[in-house]
Order: sequence, then structure tokens, then C-alpha cells
Amino acid sequence: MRENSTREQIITAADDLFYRQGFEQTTFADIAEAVGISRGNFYYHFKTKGEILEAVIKRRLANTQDMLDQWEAESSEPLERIRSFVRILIGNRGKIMRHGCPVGTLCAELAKLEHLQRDAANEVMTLFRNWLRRQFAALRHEADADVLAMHLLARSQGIALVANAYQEENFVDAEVEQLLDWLDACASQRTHAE
Amino acid sequence: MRENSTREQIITAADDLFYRQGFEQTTFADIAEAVGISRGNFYYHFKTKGEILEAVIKRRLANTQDMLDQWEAESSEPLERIRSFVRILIGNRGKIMRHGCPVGTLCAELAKLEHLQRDAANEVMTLFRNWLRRQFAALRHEADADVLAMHLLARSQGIALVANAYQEENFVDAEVEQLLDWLDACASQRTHAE
DNA sequence: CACTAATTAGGACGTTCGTCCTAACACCAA
DNA sequence: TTGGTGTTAGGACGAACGTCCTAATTAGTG
Repeated sequence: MRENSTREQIITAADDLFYRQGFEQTTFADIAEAVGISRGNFYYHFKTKGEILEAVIKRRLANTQDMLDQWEAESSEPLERIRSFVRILIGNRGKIMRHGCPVGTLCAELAKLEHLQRDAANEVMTLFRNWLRRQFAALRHEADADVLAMHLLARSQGIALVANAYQEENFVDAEVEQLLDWLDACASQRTHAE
Repeated sequence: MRENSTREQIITAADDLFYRQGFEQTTFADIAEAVGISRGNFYYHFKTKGEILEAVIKRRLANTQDMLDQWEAESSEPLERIRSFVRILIGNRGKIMRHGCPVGTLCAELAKLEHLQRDAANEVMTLFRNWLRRQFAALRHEADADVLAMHLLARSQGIALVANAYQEENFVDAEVEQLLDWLDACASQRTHAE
């Protein structure tokens, strides 16, 4: 159960390759080369390619949950917490322009394949959705918290997809600023309305 | 050069299958079965699978251009023209929930494959981008016409991607309404500012 | 050290796919 | 009818892939 076990290395390499090349496009040979092990060795750790995907999604779920927990720990202000979410578009700007959003691109690919793990991939997005919903609810937006969460999700996904297509840095920056403005308006609107 | 030639039928079937299953996931056998011809017959019309994709994108470019031209012909008001763009999210809501946006999903897939036709796929999106830019410019938003066009593109793509993941009709409707409100604010803001 | 279980390497196997060849068929002009 | 061109069917071919088996190696335990 050590951290750098072969199994963990396989998941790490697969996670990266699934993101950069997509699930279907990534072969056992690709992962084997990245880890530095034999191709036949896979069967001992994972019976099928789907099991590797399952493990990758499981790890992404855990990592995402950790990140969300950290954002909650770093600030008690829901507004600031949501800003942390928006800012990952800046922090990961380079990666997003090259390969898109890891969450969105995987959901999109598995949706087209009507893959068994489709629901599992969606769970990662749902993790963000529910977390954002709780933050908006804490912002006194109980009634439309889910609508706002979905809106922010969609805006982020749209930015990532278009950024991936055109690779224009300024676009991401400008959109993030608009998103932060929208967020401020969102917060103050409810504060003044009471 | 007749309309229902085998070549045209192949492009039609490939267009549909690429949309529903993705490019990589669609095989020659799939297309052959859909058209009702032999698998070996492809080589006479297209040398490679990439050539089929090329023809499909070419047709999509033409169809898109026709649609944009029609929107321009139907109304002389740029605001109303842009509304036509937004409303395709409603008109194609069912298809989008099932398979995503044809433009966005193809761009996303080819970006991951670093495919040769990647730029060609982006051209379809650019067709919308430039058309929207011209409409916003006509709305007295000359200075930020491209920024607004990109914003609308991203919003639309985000809605399509999230709708595809969650398949919630209400979400699409609510987002489209917000988009139309944003559009109205966009138009009146500039009108009142002069 | 000896023995057992865990782990790995290498490759076989069957399938699927894109590509390509060739013989046969259809249509049309002379 | 005859000849030629356009079109189609069927299958061959090699490569790539996921899967699976087995022998060899390593690590852990008494």
C-alpha cells in the first residue's frame, strides 16, 4: 500500500495521458512506456482498461474533494471560496489552452462513447456542482443556488473549450474578470435585497 | 454530380456518425452499413478516413454559412440576428443534450488527437465567431465586437457541454433566457451611452 | 537459508481497423 | 453488339490493440 507502488504509478501515468490524449487514444503501451514497466504486467494490477479509468476517476474525485476542502479551510467567506474556483482557470491556463479542462473533456469523450464509466466521470463535475451550490446557498442564494452553480460551471467549461480551440491567453483573462464581476454582482445583489 | 450520389451519401452518413459517436470511434464499417454499400467501395471515393472528415467539415462549413446568410436575410436587425444564434440551443436542445454541440465536440476531439484536420474543424467555430463579431460591430460595439463574440461563443459551448453531461432541459431554457437578457443589456447599454 | 507469495517480463492470441488490390458489374457512346 | 469508363463488391494484408497465459524474478517470512 506504499505511495509509489506500481499500481499508483500506473494510475498517475494514465491520469496524465487520459487528460492529454484522451481515454480511447491512450494505449497500454503508452502507459507502460511512461511508467517504465512491461506491457503484460498490467493484467496483474488491472483486469481491463476500464478498471484503470475507474481508478483514475476515483483518484480525481479524491483530489478534487481535497482541493474543495482546502478552499473551504482557507476562507470562511463563500464569495472568496467561489473566487478560488474561478481562479483555477488562471492557475491552469496553460494546461487548459493545450488540453482543455480535465473534467469537461473526459465527460465529453465518455458521453460520445456511451461508456460504462460515463456516470463516474460526471461525478467529478457533480462534486464541483454541489460544492458551488453550497457556497451560493451560504451567500443567501438558497433558492437559486443550484442554478447559479450550474451557470458558473457552464461558463467555466465554455471558457476552457474555446480557450483550447483558439489558445488565446487574453481571452481567458478577460473572461475570468467578467466572471469575477458577475460573482460580485451576485453577492451584492442579494445583500442589498434583504 | 447528382445530389444523391454515393459520395454524397457517404458524407451524409459520416457527418451524422461523427457527430453521434465521434470521429475516431466511427469505423468504415459503420458508415458502410449506414449507406448500404460495401466496405471496399470507400477507396474509390476517398483515399483515407481523413479525406472523409475533410469532406464532412467542408459540408458543415457550407451549411453553416448558409444558415448564417439566412439569418442575415431574415432580419436586418443585428440584435435579432444574434438572437437566432442563441435560439439554436433551443431548437436543437434534444440533440445537444444527447450528443453535445456538433462544432464544439468535434473541435475538442480533434484537439486531443492533435489531428491534421484540427484547424479545419476550428474554422467552423471561426465562421460563427466572425459572423457574431460583425453583428456586434453593427450593434455599435465596434471596439469590443470580438470580445463579445467570443463571450457568446463560450457561453453557448459551456451550456451545450453541461447540458450533454446532465441532460436537464430546464437548465438549457434558463441559460438561454439569461443569454437573451445579457444580449438585450448589451444592446441597450451601447444605445444609451452615445 | 528455504519456502511461499507477490510481482514482473515477454510474448501469444484473436479481433478490429484502415488501407489497398482486383475482378465483376453497370452504363453509355459508337 | 462492342468497347471503354465509371462504379461496386469482396476480400486480402499488415499493423495495432486489449486481453490473457506462463515462466522467471523478487520480496517477505519462518
